[in-house]
This record gives sequence, structure tokens and C-alpha cells, in this order.
Amino acid sequence: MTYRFPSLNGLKAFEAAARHLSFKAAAGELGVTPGAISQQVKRLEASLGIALFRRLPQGLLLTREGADYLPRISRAFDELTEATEAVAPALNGRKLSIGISDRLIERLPKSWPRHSAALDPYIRDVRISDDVEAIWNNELDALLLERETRHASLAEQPVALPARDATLTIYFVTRPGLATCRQTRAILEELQG
Amino acid sequence: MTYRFPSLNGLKAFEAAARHLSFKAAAGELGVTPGAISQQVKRLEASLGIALFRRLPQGLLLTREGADYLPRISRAFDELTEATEAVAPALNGRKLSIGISDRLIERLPKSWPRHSAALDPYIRDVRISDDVEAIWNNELDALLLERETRHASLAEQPVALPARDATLTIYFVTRPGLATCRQTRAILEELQG
DNA sequence: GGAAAGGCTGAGAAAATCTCAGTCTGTCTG
DNA sequence: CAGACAGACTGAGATTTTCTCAGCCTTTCC
Repeated sequence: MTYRFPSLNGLKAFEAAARHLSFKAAAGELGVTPGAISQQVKRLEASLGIALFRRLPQGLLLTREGADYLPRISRAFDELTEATEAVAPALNGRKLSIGISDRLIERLPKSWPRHSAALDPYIRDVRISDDVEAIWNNELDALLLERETRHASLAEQPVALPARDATLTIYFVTRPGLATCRQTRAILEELQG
Repeated sequence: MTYRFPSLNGLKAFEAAARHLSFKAAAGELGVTPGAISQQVKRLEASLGIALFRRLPQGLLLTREGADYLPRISRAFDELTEATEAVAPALNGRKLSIGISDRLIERLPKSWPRHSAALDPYIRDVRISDDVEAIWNNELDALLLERETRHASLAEQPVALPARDATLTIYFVTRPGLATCRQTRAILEELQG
């Protein structure tokens, strides 16, 4: 009983691209460049021996095969996500401690984060900090930073916010195990409005 | 709607290790060394923040969390496998052309492959060849070789056979898109007896 | 015509993963 | 009890995969 299926990274790229019908948008979602998506999808198509997309000047279209494939891949991904959320953080219900760099806090909407009632159940406290070490020490659960740390063992989720001065992209940094939990999702959604 | 879950390679290692309750056996199945499995599983556990296995002197045991996780991961993998088989090769029902290196054919059981009725529906012809190029030219669908080619864009499946002289490990080489199809499975099963 | 958008590609950089060789612990054997 | 063995772990370095970057191409829209 051996499972055999294509590169799982390729499937991830396909799934996102098919959902958006855009390599560029998929790239944004997955935090890579469009070229990377293009290459992943192409490799996937080569390994399956079929075309999943039709590239038209007006945009992408799923082929018949791609359209058949997508919902089943999505279902599998749902299962992986739910299974992971179910076992992973023994922190269901725990409130998170969050750090924000001082430079960033001046640029965030005033309403955030102290006065957002919606986040009360998820946030224990918010401190000024940009110390990534604090995450490893368990002093902080997450950091909001204006730059990526690109630290391989941390999860970084980009968030595009409307700020005082035009749009601001910030990064929500956590241990990987916290990247998907209810608390994190609630915070990110609230941030993005 | 963004899916977030741990490294898919790590999940693959976990799934195989949990099924065998052995890192070594999982390594054999996935065609890597036990050290690689050990590292993958460890990374997965770190990213989830929980232990999936208990390492006892007598062997591996799943933790409660690991045991909860496994069936759901397996189900997701089933779905990926089935979806892939459903869309992938437009060769359902096609018979395969197979090449066998001359050195190898002398060492295979006499019964194979020409006289195996079970394989009739799956094999069109068998030729003497060890030319990997022929796979890319579509002149051959698969090769049976005594060594790995380690060609990145080909799928190689090791097969342990009872041969004239003790055990013989050979490699079934195909395009990745053919690695999982019914024909291939039938041939491999027949080979392994 | 000119600019903008989106996808593609090749080269090289970066990251993830694997192998290798050696270690350790516990079990089995005589 | 010594010795052999089995299986898991580890760090260093090699290998492979994946990503970025910069530039190109085609189509659409002013």
C-alpha cells in the first residue's frame, strides 16, 4: 500500500492557481514569485502528461482535466488542513501574546489592536517588540513586523493593510504550529478588514 | 481561502513510518535512507509542536496525537492518489512497451515476462533495451534495469525479486505520469509474485 | 503608438532534502 | 557477560529542488 502522486508542491501551486485563475494571484497567496508558480505548474503538467490550464491572452482557463482534478485536490487539502488543526496546537482557546515593532505601531490604523472587541477572545496582550528570539522562548506567540525575517523555521504570513499612508504590507510571524490556528486566522482576518 | 498545513514531504514520511511503525521500512518504501525519514519526522513534529511517535527500544509507537492524525492524512493521500489516477494518463487500457536490459533478462525467472498470462492485457511487447532515451521518444513506456538511472525526471521503482541467484533488486523506470497507472501496478505486482 | 498586465524562460542563488559515516541503546546469542 | 546486531539519531557536506531576478513576448487598452 504505497501512495503515489505528483510533487505535492506542484499540487499546491496548481490548486492556488486554479482557484484564482491567475498565476500572479496564486504567487501572492503562496508568497512566491509568479515565475515559481509557472515552473511548478509546468512540472506538474509534465509529470502527469496532461495540460491542466489553457493559457489564453485574456487569462487562464482550466482544461477539462484540470477542472476534474481541482475539486478533488481541494478536498484532499481540506482534509489535511482540518486534520492538522485538530491535532496540532494544544492551544485551542489559549490567548496569544503579540509583539509589534515600534515603527510599525505608528503606522497601523488607530483602531488596532487595542480597541478591537472582536479580537478580545484571541489576544492576551500586545507588546512593543521585534525580537524574534522571544518567539522561541515562548515569551511571545507572534510578531507583527514590517519586514520579512526569512527565518526558515518560522511561519511568516504577509498581510496587506490599508494604513495611514497608502497600503502597507506587514508580516505576521509565528512558529509554524501556530500559523493555522483559530486565533491566528481571527487576527489576520481582523487586520485585513 | 488559503490552505495551510505542514511540509508535505514531512507528511509523506510520517504516513509511511506510521504505517510500518519503522523508520527503516518507511525509508525503503520511499527510496531514501532512514536518516532522511528521521529528519523529516522530527521536523514535522517540531512544526506541529507535538510528538507523533514514541521511540521505544523495542520500536516505534504512535502517540495519541499521531494515532489521531494518521487516518486523516491517509484519507487525504488516498484522495490525491485516486484523483491523480483518474485524470492522469490518457492511457487507460493502453498496452505498454517494455524494455529489459540484456544482462537482466538472463537473470529473471523464466516465467517472466513472455509467458505470464496475467500480464497479457497490459503488455504489448518486450524488447531488449537499456536506452533511457527511448522513454522520452515514446518508443518505450518502461525499462527494467539492474541499476538506478537516478535521472531526476524519470520515476524509478525498485522491485525485489526472487531470481536464480538469491534476491535481485531491479528498477522499473518510467515517465512519472506512468508510475501509478493500472498497467504499471499490475506489472510490478506480477514481478514481485 | 505606447504603456500596462500577465505569463514565460534561463541563469544563478538559496533553501530544502538527502547521504554518509559514526554513535548510542537495547536485544539477542552463545 | 562479551560480542554481534538492529534501528534510530546526528552533524557535515553534497545534491537536488525550488525560488528569484531580469528580461522577453503577446495581448489589451488608451
